[in-house]
Amino acid sequence: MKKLFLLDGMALIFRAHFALIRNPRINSKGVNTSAPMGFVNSLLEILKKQEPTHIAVSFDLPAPTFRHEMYKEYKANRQETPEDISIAIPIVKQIVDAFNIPRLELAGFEADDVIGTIAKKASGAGFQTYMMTPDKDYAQLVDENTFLYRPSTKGGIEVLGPKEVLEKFDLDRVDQVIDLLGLQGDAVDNIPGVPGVGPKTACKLLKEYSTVEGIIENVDQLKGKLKERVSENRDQAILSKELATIKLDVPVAFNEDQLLLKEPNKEELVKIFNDLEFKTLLKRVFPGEAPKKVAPKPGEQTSLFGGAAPAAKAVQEEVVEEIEIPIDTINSVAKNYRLIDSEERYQELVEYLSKQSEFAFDTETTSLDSLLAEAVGVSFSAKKDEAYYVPLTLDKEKDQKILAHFKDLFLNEKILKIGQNLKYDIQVLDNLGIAVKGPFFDTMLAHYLIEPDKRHGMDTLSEHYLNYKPVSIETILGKKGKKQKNMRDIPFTEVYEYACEDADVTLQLKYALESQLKEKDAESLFYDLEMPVMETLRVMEKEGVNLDVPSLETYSVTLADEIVQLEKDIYDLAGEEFTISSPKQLGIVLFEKMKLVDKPKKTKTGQYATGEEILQGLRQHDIVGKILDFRQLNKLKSTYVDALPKLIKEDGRVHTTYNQAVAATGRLSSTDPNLQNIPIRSSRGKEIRKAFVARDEDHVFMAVDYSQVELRIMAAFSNDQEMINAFKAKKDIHTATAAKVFKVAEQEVDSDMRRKAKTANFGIIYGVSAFGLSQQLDIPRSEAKQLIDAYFEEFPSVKKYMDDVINKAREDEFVTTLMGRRRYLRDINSRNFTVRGMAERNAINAPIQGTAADIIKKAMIDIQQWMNTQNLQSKMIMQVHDELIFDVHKDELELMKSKVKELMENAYEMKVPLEVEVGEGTNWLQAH
DNA sequence: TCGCTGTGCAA
DNA sequence: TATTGCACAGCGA
Repeated sequence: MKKLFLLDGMALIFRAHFALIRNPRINSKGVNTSAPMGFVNSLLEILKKQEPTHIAVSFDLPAPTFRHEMYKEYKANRQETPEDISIAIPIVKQIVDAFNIPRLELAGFEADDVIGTIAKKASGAGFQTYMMTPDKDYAQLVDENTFLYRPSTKGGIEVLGPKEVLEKFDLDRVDQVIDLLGLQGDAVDNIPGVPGVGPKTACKLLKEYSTVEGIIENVDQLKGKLKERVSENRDQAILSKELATIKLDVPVAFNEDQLLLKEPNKEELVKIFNDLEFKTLLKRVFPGEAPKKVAPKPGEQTSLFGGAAPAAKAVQEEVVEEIEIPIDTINSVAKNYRLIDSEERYQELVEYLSKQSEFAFDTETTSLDSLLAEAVGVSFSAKKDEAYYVPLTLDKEKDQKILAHFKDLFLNEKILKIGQNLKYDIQVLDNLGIAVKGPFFDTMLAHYLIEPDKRHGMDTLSEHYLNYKPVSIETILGKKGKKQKNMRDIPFTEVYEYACEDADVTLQLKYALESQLKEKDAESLFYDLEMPVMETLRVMEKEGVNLDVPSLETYSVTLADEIVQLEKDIYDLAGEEFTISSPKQLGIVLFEKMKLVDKPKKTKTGQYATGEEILQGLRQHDIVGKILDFRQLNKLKSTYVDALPKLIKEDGRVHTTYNQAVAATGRLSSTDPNLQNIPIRSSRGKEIRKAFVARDEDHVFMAVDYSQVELRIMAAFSNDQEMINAFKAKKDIHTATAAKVFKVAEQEVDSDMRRKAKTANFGIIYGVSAFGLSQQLDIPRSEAKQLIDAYFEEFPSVKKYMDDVINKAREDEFVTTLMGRRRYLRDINSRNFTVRGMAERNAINAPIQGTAADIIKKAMIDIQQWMNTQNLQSKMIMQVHDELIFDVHKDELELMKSKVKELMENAYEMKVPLEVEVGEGTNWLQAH
């Protein structure tokens, strides 16, 4: 006879803890071991007296379940889990693992759902199943092959079959247990039931009407208060019944072999029992095993879990085939997530990981800012469903000691390090003195190449590629806001499963994404461009840039004075005071009160449009000029002059963050602060550039920018000989263009012609229309059309290239850059004119903008590599799309100027030469 | 406090 | 009805 025991882990832990609450077991380290002790005792008793052939333990996961979705108050009155229990849970899990007993865990469901589902399947497969739990709700699951094995409060055991259940609850059928629970409710789970109806009344009603539904149908036959209560709470009764119903179709596979009772891992158990100081227990279970430290056996295993893992894997695969898994559920069975928190375990883990060709890792930290972040722990995974968490202490010295074990591992260039947003984790480890070395695989950046304009968050990727919704960070830290907890305040017992899961998921994502990279021919782009540039960016961010704060402070005062004066003038002219920077209020003042125009333009939300373009057309009114001035000054003051100094870190420098996975074209973006939109055009804006200065008197600012890189790329792509020749002859490209489209000699091109040609050149790159160009140049549409026609006539290859790109995009639904970066344009065949138009412009622009991005990334890698070999004091500190900025030591200036120029110009060879301009100065403005 | 809107800075 | 971004102030839920 096959005999299966299914244990409700969490319920047993709670019971064991509270059974000894007056007399808890505390070991010499001050740890309350009541729960682990009680659990182990129960387990041993079963193993000895009941002799099961199969066994498993199910645990609830912290994730909310479908019941919470049904009823948001579900378990809402639960007090916070006592800390002793939070600590006990991972310990008990370790014990279960050491016994080689599979753990059944499924996010979105509770242990009773998992146990119920397995029990029903086992019943059909000829098992005798015992569900061990103090929870009486399980009574609903009992049948001729399934029993409730219930440790009673008195210390004895109660075994309930169908007969016993009916007797105990005074019911006619077992399934009425659910109706009973639905009627009387459950204070513990905050299930309401019908107020005023207890077990007695419930039984009476069920005897008469069989089910909750039956009672509701016949509510008219009831009398007095009872009638009132039932009819008032009928919805609540139905809901309560639903909540009390244990789900029997959760997506877990029933795999007999996996549940087979196995020999425990004696070594591991001895170690754990020693840790917990279970001396008597140790003697009882392993007589002759003195309480001493046990050294791990070297070699042989490929996994820290020996043979247990393959079984788990088999189950996993079977799950996928057998059951359609809801996207919001986890299909995990018997995950092995372990705490690594002793000297021996560090060594054991390092030894194991050192033998792998790759591993995923993830750091848990106290801040989203990688330069300020302190690590609270590191998780690792080298195999699906297996992960390890190394908690740290936030004491830098101690943590460096702990991590010293892992240093060689992170430096080993034969092992691929996998992570999600690796730049961050590498920096966090760098803060602790560990300079992680490649090769790298960043799952976020891999997906960026696969689907550049989708989102690349780990949760999204997991749901899409693994059909699995990871536990959200909010589950641990709470919702964002003032009350959100910091990682530093969370005990590692609550973090480690989340952390392990992240490493596990990241590893699994790598498996999914690497084949996608291959399929999309993006492997070289990934390994040779994005991964190396990631490291370059990290170093640039860490380096930061020096700001002249006193000059900004002085300027802030100047601006403030001017702003106050402008405010006064504006209020005078308007005849009232209002908030000038509120477009809504400003619109009302200008267009309702002052009636500056008859038919003011409105925005899509019905407000008056007061943007720069609109106001420029109304400059004849005195107030408008003042408002434009006010806007400019306010903008500069709030966005730059006052904001930049606030972002200075302890080292006196500002450190931007480059985001490598935001711009769909392949460009970088920059935040906190955005260093890619520092003003330069207006004279007031130039003052801000002046505040970006070299690090000290021994250094100078050097700015090197590609000249007309996007136009050169278009010339090369279209193979337009006229344009290529113009570039080869080092002509001013806009003047050359003007000469052609206006059909005059180059010497006769005036500034207006050049301006129009320049705008046309930019427009071409963006996929311009006659309308757009007419707007941009403020000329009639007809003239804009003529300009475009002339352009295409003079540069027929450009026209042909644009048509070809769009046609190719219609076939492929994607476009490609020089280095193989794709952008998908699934709207390119849309019947919607507007939507399709957008896709067509992207088809023109993305390869050009993206190729420029590819080229400068390549240049950055080459430059960084060269600078490393030269051991230079100079640093590359910023990138602004087509420009690189360096803090150059004066001794190295000539070398840097010539070599950087050379490396940038030769980053990639095209039919058109690349040219760069080099500038130097004490500040960024001068360097141009 | 969050998210949206309008605005404006850069390549 | 021109490409790609980020950040600000105001404002309402």
